[in-house]
Amino acid sequence: MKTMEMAARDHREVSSDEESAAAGDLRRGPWTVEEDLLLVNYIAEHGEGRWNALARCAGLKRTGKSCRLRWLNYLRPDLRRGSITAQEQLLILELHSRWGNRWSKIAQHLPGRTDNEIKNYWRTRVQKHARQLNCDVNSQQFKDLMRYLWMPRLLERVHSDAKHDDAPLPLPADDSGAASWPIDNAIKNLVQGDMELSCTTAASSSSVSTDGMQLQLQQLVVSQPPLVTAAGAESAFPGGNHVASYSNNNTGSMCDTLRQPPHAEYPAQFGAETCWSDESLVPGLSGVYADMGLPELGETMWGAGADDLWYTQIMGL
DNA sequence: AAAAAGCTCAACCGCACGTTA
DNA sequence: CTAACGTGCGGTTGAGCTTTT
Repeated sequence: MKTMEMAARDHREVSSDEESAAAGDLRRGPWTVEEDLLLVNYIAEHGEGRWNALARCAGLKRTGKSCRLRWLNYLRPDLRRGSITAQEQLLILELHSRWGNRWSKIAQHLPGRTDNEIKNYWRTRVQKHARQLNCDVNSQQFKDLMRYLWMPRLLERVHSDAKHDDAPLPLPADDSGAASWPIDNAIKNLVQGDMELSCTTAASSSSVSTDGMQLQLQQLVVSQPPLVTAAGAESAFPGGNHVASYSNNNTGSMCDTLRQPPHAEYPAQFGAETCWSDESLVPGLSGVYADMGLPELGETMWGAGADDLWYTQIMGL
């Protein structure tokens, strides 16, 4: 095994990316199957890291940077494929509200997802919606929109998926043979405030039932103090009173932080009546949206379809 | 059917930071 | 201390695909 010093010496023997690029002896653009094989085989034999030396030794006419990116974002065997699930969307929204554009940090809590993937998701889906709503994606208005309506709505989607035995993530067995869910544990860590614990570590902790997951997701949303007062949320988004009606069907506990009494006038489109009494509590958000005359959940939270119609209706666009 | 517009995502770029000689 | 270099991160681009007109 080479020492750090030897590794550093190796590094110095390799010309910089810029020099090589200037010399015109490096490939750029999409990777070929042959290049992928070279990279995968080399890493399987020698491990990853020291990317410039790796590129040279593997016979790849690529920069070390390019090799690293290709491996981390595409070739790594533990990558998850497919669209971002409701749970993952929920986590992304929550973590982004805490950390902003810290994509790599956010990605650490979504096993199998890359920072690039999450960044692309945010830019193409979330920012698109912000643009359509004519507000800045970093504005308080948009953050309130996410926290008070879109996140509870995603929660409902997660609930719906679980009901249909449609858990989109695999349930790898832990040492005890019980199924555990990395995302589930990541959420648990978040709820417990252990933000730095990696998902890899979390995945080996005790398993959590689907009901438990539901509770944790709900706690994830309600455990955070509101970013603004109820009045602020309502001014940002007049439907907040309806979201506040959400109850935890499994445990009977209420989402207290979302049940702030209204102290702002609601636009006429939502009527003068508000629903703050316990009698108005409904089992899930579908009922709430039904009360509002809104469409059922769309195929995806951010995809085209019912949800677009949903927020367009709400925003009076 | 064809052109235009919109969308997705792999890949690149530039910068900051850490390490080493 | 400083220059050189590798690594990692966030921002950006553009080719290819899909949808709309």
